[in-house]
Amino acid sequence: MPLPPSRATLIEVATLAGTSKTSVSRFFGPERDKLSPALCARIERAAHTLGYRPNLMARGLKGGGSRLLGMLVADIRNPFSVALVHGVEQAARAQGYSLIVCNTDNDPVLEQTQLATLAAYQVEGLIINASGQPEAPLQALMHSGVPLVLLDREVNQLKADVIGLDNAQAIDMALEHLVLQGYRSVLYVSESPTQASTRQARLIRFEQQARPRGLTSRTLLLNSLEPDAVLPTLKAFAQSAGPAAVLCGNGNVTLALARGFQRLGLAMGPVGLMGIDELDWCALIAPGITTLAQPTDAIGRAAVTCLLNQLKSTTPATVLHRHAPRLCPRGSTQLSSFTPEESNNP
Amino acid sequence: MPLPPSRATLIEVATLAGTSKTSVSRFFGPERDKLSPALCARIERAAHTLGYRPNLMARGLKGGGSRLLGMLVADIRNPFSVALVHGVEQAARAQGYSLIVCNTDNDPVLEQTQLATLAAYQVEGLIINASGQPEAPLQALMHSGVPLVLLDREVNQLKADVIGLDNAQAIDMALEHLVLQGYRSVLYVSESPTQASTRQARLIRFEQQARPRGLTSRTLLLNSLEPDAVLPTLKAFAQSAGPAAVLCGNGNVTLALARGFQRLGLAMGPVGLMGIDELDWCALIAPGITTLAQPTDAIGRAAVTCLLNQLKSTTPATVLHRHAPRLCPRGSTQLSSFTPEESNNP
DNA sequence: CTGTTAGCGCGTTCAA
DNA sequence: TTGAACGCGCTAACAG
Repeated sequence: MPLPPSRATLIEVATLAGTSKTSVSRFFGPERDKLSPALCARIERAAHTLGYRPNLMARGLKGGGSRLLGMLVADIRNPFSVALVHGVEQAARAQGYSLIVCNTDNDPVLEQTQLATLAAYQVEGLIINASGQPEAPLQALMHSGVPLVLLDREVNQLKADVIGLDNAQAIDMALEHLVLQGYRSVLYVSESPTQASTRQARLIRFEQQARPRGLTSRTLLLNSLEPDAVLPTLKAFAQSAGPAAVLCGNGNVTLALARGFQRLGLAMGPVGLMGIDELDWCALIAPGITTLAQPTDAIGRAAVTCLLNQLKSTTPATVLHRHAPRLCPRGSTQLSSFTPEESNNP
Repeated sequence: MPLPPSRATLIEVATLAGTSKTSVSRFFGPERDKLSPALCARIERAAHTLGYRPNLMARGLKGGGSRLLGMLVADIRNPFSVALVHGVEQAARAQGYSLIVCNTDNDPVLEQTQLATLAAYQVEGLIINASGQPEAPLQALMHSGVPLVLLDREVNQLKADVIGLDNAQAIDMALEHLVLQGYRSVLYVSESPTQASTRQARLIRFEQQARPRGLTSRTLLLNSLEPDAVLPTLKAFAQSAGPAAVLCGNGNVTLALARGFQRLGLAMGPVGLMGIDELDWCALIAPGITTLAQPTDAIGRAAVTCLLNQLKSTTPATVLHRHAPRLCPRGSTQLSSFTPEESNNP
């Protein structure tokens, strides 16, 4: 009988150990050292044979806190989001917190519901990767004392910490790389930037920085990731004069454009292709797709650290809010059609 | 002030509405119709202005149930697992349940911890995608009355419902496809099947069915997905006589082998490549990789249905345990190097 | 060091 | 139809 879970209660353990609830409670709390070794041993044994584990719901009810963190994710099927969840979950567990993850499938309505659910479970803190602009509910939550951190995307008017990629730096790195590789004109492709602050930030930076670096720039905003949405512009762009490259605002866009290249029979490299977000298959396609990898684990960890700082509100140990990407150069941004020995990049 | 969450209590609402806790409780429970319209209106308004939402932790404490389902995932960074989570979460939400997801990173030790955590939060049911063989803890959980469903992978000796792919059918479909395409010898590549029942089931079926279908068969078991682990065998196999194809036991293996093909400069098609699990990029690589897609949403939905049946234990509405895959034929299993007009397959 | 008492926010008797 | 009283499992005062 290895681990008969939870269903035993504090009282049962207490009676079996011939003591009171309080001592048992102390045994499982931070005051274990205030108990005599003898008592400890008795409780230890009783709890073990009963397979007792504290009921965290009941604990949360009093003052102990639920030890629960809530996380809202805009699109759980996006590998980038999953990587964030993974990082957050690891960091939370390391601090003794559990995570309840709610997906919103990029639906602002569902987002409101999920937020309410999270609040109803008395989470001690919230990590928000917003779909829409749930400013009001979040404002209310903050006002009612729930610590809160924004992940990857900001929310209008909401004064809260935002943890994520340094978008300006990412665009700068991309442009610098493309210039260095000899490209003279760049098409920036992004999903509709109205909902997501990250997309806006990248787009704006691109528009600011492309010309100063001597690049001819052009922009394509996508409402759909269907191949057909990309084809006409891509086709025209590929025929433009001079060495030209496409820069993709995120992983989804990179996927859509890789499809576009395939449909049009375009060779990567002669027409450059580069994307923000690193994906499993980027090293696999033809000469390899150059990417900017986000440090997702670090971002997730930073979010948790930041949140817990707010909770303990002591040591304002500053955490890094803007994280630098890592360049993974591959064949898709090499103008010369000379195929390199090794196009992988770990 | 749109949604000041949760922090208001039943009592505050009651006093503001000039009534008692009980009535408010009823208003939010299934007995709302036993209240006079007048009272309903008053409570409605009071609750609204206070932004009251029932505290689900407290509710779970009594008899009401926590409305929480727990889910254990072996590897949250695997797109297949994520798809399952997505399906489960949708179905759970549709039934008014929330989901707390714990990742185990394929670590049996961490798995035990996470299981204990889930139990401690008084989840009403458990959906388990096992990493190891946590037979004892699960047995104990079942014994203590927690409904439980196994997802994708079985656990030794544990008598519980298992929901997932029909592995035998999947292997059969794959072999049939390969035979039809003219391949005469097949190499089956799998990760180490010791921990995961699914891998065993597929492997065994392959070994049983390959010869009867007139195929020369060979097997490669991987302890690592590094390219080097694949290369020697793959190289030798590619030089074997007659039309030969590689069959990959899951998405990770498909990725590893696609890398292997690339490293060796092997053309897909002339040497066949096929995999279980559909991934974003399978249609993108060279002539397209043929796959067997798992109906992840249906599987997730079935798991929740099955679990909820156990909870209500009324209507033993049977759910489908073994789900059929869907074949996505592409160029990687076409012997003739003739490139098809369209190698995509939705 | 240890036990007693009093709630946490809620659902559920049971009377009224 | 409504309300008062009790208890869920636990922690936090406050005594002994």
